[in-house]
Amino acid sequence: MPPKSVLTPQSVDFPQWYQDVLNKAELADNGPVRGTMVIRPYGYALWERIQAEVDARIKQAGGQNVYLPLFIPESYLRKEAEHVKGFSPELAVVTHAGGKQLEEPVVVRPTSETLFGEVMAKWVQSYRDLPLLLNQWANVVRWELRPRMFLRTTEFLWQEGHTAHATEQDAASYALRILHEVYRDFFTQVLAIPVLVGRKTKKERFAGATNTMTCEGMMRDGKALQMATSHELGQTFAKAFNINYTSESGQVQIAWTTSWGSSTRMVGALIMAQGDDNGLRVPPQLAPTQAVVLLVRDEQGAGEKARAIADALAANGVRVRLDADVASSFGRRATKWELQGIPVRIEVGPRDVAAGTVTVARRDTGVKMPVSLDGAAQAVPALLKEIQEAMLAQSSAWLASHIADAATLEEAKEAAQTGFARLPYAALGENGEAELGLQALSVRCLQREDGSVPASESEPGIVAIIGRAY
RNA sequence: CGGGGAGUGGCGCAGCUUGGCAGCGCGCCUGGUUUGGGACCAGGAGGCCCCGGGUUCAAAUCCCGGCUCCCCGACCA
Repeated sequence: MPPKSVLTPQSVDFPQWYQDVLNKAELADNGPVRGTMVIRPYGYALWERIQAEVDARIKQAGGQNVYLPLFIPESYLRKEAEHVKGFSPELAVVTHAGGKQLEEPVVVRPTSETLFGEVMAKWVQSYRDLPLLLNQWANVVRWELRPRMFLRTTEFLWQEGHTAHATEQDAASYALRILHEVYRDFFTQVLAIPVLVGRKTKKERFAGATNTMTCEGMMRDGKALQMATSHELGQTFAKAFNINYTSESGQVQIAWTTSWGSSTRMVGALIMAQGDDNGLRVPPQLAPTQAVVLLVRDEQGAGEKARAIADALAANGVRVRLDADVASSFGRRATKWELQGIPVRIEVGPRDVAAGTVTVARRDTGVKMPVSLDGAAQAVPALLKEIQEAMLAQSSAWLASHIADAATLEEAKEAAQTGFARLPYAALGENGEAELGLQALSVRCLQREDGSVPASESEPGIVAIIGRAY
């Protein structure tokens, strides 16, 4: 471990620690326009890995990718009253183009329900066209009053899924399936971040939805982060855009739609849920580089050995990188890879060569150990698997130790200062949510006793998860 | 939009009170010595001091106006 930290320790100033990581791990810079962000190569590499994993799961669930335009006629947004009401304050509107004022202003998409509504109405004619399962990877713009890099930026990258179904039941079960099989699975299996799945209260619901479901993760400062959402849109958009189909019996029916999304915010979640005082910790399943072979000094054939190990690792399917830049000092390079959270570091120097070993360092625990030179390439895949499991186990234990049961609103407020409080929903009371708001607390989601997603807000015996949120 | 802070080499800052050669640390470039946890020595490059106006022999510094960014509160993935 370094003698002194390069970063502000988390315990001293968590937001500053976050800023330090962004800079030192070379993830992102501020853009010239307030709230915008320049994603640097390493930050983008993380995003590309996230995209690949999420995209594969969407395809597995039957989704097909499309691309719809950035610009939306302003009139489209007005077609759904709740929707436009919810988004109006943060719209970027183009009023001038081509050197003159536009007849009808055009909004830069804040989300694409309306455009998908228009398109689906065209594409859906018969019950045979349903379900229609679409997704797009795109940028969207929401004029944020208070931006934070990766967590809340004016422009961000995301995927938004939009589907149309013949029945309410089919729409509901698909929205739930996405929540579980795409999002929760990705968060736990790849990011090694356990999440609470649940239903949003009416107050926290997406503008225009009949039901919003969420994956809530806990960051290392005890605050909640909504990491993905899945919405049932009922027939509100279908009615507004005439997404109709002819049923098997020949009657014209209105479709039921859903939408669901996850964004570059997930990079922020990775940083804040897995990072430590030495920087980022990237789980092996996600890591663009899973192992770095670090040549200490090119003496006694260490350079050749290092290359041979890197080649052998690549042949074993490990995403590996060789750092033979001996013009830079060892400490500088070791610190760099540690800041970037590369899961495994294999140090090869003359001392190792003489002993017939290499030094293998785990980023998650910081433990270093000698491994025989010949066995190193074989041992790494198993080690990566072990690290992945250890990281999930660690974050799960941490989450569990930061959730407390509360019987009253007062108890919940107390418990939510350091983590999440579980309060019987019935004990929240009429003005409970408003009261929580005064202390910057909110109901993150509603769950059943067993942690599953309730079918409705009025289901008996459900609990409210209360916490501070980003 | 309310409250607070700041704009000076790439980054972080000092200088401003009391006007007088534009500085420091880090980074960068060259050469050398180094290298097992952010190495050292020597040399070097790099500036519209946020913008506009004013005062003055002289403005980074004083005055007036504007812009931008950051932090804290109300809305949000």
